[in-house]
Amino acid sequence: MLTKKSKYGLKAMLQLAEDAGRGPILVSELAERQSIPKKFLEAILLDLKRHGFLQSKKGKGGGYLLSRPPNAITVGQIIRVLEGPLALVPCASQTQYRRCEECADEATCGVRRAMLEVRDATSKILDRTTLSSLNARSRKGTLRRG
Amino acid sequence: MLTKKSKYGLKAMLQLAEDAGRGPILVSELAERQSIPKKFLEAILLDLKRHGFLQSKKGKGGGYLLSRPPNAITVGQIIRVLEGPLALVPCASQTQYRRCEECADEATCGVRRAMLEVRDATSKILDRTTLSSLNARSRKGTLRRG
DNA sequence: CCATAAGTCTATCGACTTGATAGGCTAAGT
DNA sequence: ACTTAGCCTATCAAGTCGATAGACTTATGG
Repeated sequence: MLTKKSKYGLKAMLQLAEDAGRGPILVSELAERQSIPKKFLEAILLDLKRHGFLQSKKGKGGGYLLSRPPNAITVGQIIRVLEGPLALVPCASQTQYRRCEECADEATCGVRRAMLEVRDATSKILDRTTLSSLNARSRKGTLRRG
Repeated sequence: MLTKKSKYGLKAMLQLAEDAGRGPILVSELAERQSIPKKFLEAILLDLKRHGFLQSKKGKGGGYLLSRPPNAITVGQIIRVLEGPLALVPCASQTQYRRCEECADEATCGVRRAMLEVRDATSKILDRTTLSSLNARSRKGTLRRG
């Protein structure tokens, strides 16, 4: 399961993608619109900023905005920052490989094999899904609202 | 990431599958062969027993054995017991659906859409991977050892 | 140049989970 | 009855999660 940190972060990023091009968005506005505790969201956005996904502006008229176009930011990238590797075991991670201490022989480890497959399938999806593609699909889903 | 509980449980189950048909296996033997703390493993096996995956025998000559053939037990089943739902968000779980409190409109939630895809891909793999299929593939991988 | 707006940093909090250990209880064989 | 080995309860330190509080810094604008 994802932590709330990742979920909140994703929601905020989707909102920022929606509002892209309209100048900085206030943390408090994001927090209110997405029902996220403001202080918690601050920390999350800072984290995303440090990893180069966001820019911020201080003072009046300040706030956050994406530092890249919404179609150049994937869900996989965001989750890796906020949650850690996508893989279910360290020895199956592409981005942060680590050996499992208790594993005698990695080459024949059945658990690892299965988890490599899962990791491939997961990243294939999440690294192809961008903020804009998600938002586009959400708008289609809104039909019943007119 | 999987917890050690799940990893230990999977390893023990794979070992039990390997030794299937040879009578009960001691917890202490499993623990030693797989480098798992014995007391911790006891709790895990007990859990798997309560969920119907294992049988146990007390007293001398006792131990654990699979209660179903190794090709009728999937990795997905084991992980769901020891780790919880495969889905990354509760609203994307097949087996334990729960609404996300902070989500205003599930039908248009972009996060949910992406996570539904991931869950489908994951369970497609893990629910088709049985203990025996994993063990079979591991044996092939042992070539370099003669 | 001072007041205010808004992001940034540090710290702390309780609750829960993780991983592990200890000790006694109970059932089953010989 | 004695021993073996699974079963149960309790406890533990360490870490994580989610959230909050307060002080600090930087920019705008009057």
